[in-house]
Parts: sequence; structure tokens; C-alpha cells
Amino acid sequence: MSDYLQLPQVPSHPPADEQQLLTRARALAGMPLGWLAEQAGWVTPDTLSRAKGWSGQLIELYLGASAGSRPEQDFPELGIELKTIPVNSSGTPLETTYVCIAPLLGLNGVSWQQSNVRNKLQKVLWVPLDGRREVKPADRCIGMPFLWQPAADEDALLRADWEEITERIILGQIQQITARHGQALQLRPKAANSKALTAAIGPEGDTIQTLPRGYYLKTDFTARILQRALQNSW
DNA sequence: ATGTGATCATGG
DNA sequence: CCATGATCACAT
Repeated sequence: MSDYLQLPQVPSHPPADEQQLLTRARALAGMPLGWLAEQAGWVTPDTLSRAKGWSGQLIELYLGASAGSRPEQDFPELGIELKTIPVNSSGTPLETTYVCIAPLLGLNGVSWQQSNVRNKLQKVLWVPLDGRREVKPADRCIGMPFLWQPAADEDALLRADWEEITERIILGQIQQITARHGQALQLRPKAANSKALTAAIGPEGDTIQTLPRGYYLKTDFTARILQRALQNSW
């Protein structure tokens, strides 16, 4: 009985295992962000325009993810990455999902198996949440979280996109890559602003300065993941 | 400047 | 209308 009525609490430690992580995550389902924030002593912003990562960080707090911006999985000991995903009333994603920074140098000989993208997406805890802009952040509720590992076809799709994009980067064609490339995975700017620069390979094999990029999952791809999870829950 | 957490805002 | 390109906050 108490197991089912347990309210979410801010844990003092990272989850000991996958089951504990799932239990913590499921306890968040149905909870409004404003209530969770209040229990944690956080102030809920009126808008996310200046607090874009706020909901993701609040959920990290409740799941016991190690804070910080280290380039590793959220739960390294469990090999699990946490992703919150804003959805509409039908459960369709409202935004693409950031995966990781795209390395633009040192890519020669790197395989899909060794890539940051694949390593981040090995196992993901998806936490859907109401992302409707007409609902104020405090009233947005968390959906039912679920664990996902790429199926063979999903892995193949991601791999094909990653290999095509990586090949272009290696060939010095990064300036021609747009977010339209790729079926599941896309490359887009990931920077403080459009003036930020990082080193990359130029058309002549030289070094150029270009906008830092990140890998993102397209909404069509994540929509299928969410729909499949919904079906499996029935 | 690089990386994390992402959403915003407008052109196509 | 909505995805692409741009941007915001903060830690390291």
C-alpha cells in the first residue's frame, strides 16, 4: 500500500540499480512541476524562455542524477542516459532531443560503435512531460517514464545518419550540412549564439573556424519511440 | 571555449 | 504552421 502512495522525494544518493531508478521515475508520473519544485525549495519560473533547462534539471534532482555538465551519461554506473521530452496532449514530441556535442576533428577511423551518439543512446530513460506553451510551467505534469534501448532497425537508422554526417565532416563539408540531413539524427548549431566558433576541417583539408554543432534526434523518430512505449503499456 | 540542461522565434 | 537555426543559463 505505502509503496503505491509514496510521494516523490529528493533522494540523497544516486539510484543503486535500474529498478530503483524506475521506481523513482514512476513516482513522478502525474506530478505538476510546480509542486515538485516547491517540495524541493526551487522557484518555478513563469516562462522557460530564460530557464530552458529548468524542467530537465528538476527531474535530474528527483532521480538523483549527479549534477554538473560532465560529458557522460546521467547515471554512469547504470549506463543510463536521462532525457526529458516535451509532448502535446496526444503525446507527440514538441521539440527535437539534444544528444551530444558533435566532434569535428579527430574523426578518422572512428566507428559508429565508438561514437558519442551511440554511447549516449545505448539505454535511455525517457521522461515525457507536458510541454504545451499555453500551460504555465508550474502546471505542466510529468508523464509515465520508460526505459528504451534502440531496436536493431532504430540502431541502423541512427547509424546510417551518423555515418553520412561524419563522412561529410571528415571531407571538410561541414558548411554544407544542414538540419535537413538525416532521417532520425540531425546536426544543428549548439552554441551560446551564432558568433561562437570552434575548429573544423575546411574544404581544402585545412583548419577552419565554424559554429559548434550538436546531434539531435528528430521528432518523427522520438514520436515513434513514444508511441511504441504507449502501445506496450496497454 | 566546451559541455550540460534544453526551448525560443521566425523564415520558408 | 512548424522545423531549422539561434539562443539562454550555468558548470567546468
